[in-house]
Amino acid sequence: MAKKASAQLSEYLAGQGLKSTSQRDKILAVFVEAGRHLSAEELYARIKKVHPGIGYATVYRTLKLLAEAGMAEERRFEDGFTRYEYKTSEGGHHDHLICTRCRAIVEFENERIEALQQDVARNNGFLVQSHKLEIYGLCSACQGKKNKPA
Amino acid sequence: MAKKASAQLSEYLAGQGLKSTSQRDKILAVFVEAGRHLSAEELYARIKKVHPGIGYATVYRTLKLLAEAGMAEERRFEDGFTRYEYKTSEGGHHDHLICTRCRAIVEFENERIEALQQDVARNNGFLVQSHKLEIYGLCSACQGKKNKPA
DNA sequence: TTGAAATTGAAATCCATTTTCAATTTGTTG
DNA sequence: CAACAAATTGAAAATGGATTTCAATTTCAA
Ligand SMILES: [Mn+2]
Ligand SMILES: [Mn+2]
Ligand SMILES: [Zn+2]
Ligand SMILES: [Zn+2]
Repeated sequence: MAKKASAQLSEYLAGQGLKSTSQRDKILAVFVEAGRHLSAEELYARIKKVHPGIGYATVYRTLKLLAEAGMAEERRFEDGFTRYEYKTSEGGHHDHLICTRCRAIVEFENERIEALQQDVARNNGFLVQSHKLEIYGLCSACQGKKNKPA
Repeated sequence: MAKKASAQLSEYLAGQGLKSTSQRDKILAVFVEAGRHLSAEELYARIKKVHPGIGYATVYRTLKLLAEAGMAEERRFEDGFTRYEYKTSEGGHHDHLICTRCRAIVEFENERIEALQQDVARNNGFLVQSHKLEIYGLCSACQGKKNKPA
């Protein structure tokens, strides 16, 4: 899978007249490995453990590049950080449930909601390009716990 | 209506041991008058035409204060600015359709979508606190027009 | 092998928003 | 009304995530 990802990136780069670099390969590998919804900051922390030479700016740049290449999706939740998630060719669209206490993120798909959104848009003369649905609340683990102490 | 708003603010301030000031009154009046979804920047521009003495920071501070008082709602769309909308006692919850070309914002309510969100949350053990649904696309006016030129 | 073009890391810069701080204003107390 | 502690203000400085600059390095087509 990481094999495939790096091949996909190389292909994109070649097609755009851009260059393959070891930094890009390494960042992509760590990113794919790390799991979803990472901020640049978080990814950088992981990167530098394995590849201390790689710079901060390069992590930012590569994440944007991956988004342009269609290999990552940019997400801005309400915590002030831009997060990225790796996008496989299959793994389709989904929305998010976010715990306001422990920050847990649960993904979901609901075709009925999607359909109703289309209806709403059509009724207002809009042509849908994208949408964002985030449900904030308390996950089951957090519902029982005391208030503030994270 | 603006009468009522300023009374509501005074009441909130008194209750919190905070002070009524002419700046707060004036900012509120312009805010209520101006319409929905204003950024601090936009509101400041309007304010200074009428009340040149009022400072930038005070506009920011007052907007946050109004949000705390429950008289304004903070919205973060995808344009990098925090926007505020005046919240009347009746005017209930709604979501937004946003034109990616002309930035027009249309409000809508859809109880079926709301209900389905509750279902999704329940199925995942979440207790809903709030949510955010934004549909991005082209408004009818913008669908016919050429690509980029805003 | 060569060299133009792309990329890199570090530091500087951007930019919306927040904070600092001294001066002013408010509202309460006597 | 006077006095004063506490809150507020405007201007400027600071913050913080993200982007840009720039000289040095690397890539890759010729
Ligand atoms: Mn996700
Ligand atoms: Mn609205
Ligand atoms: Zn939780
Ligand atoms: Zn439009």
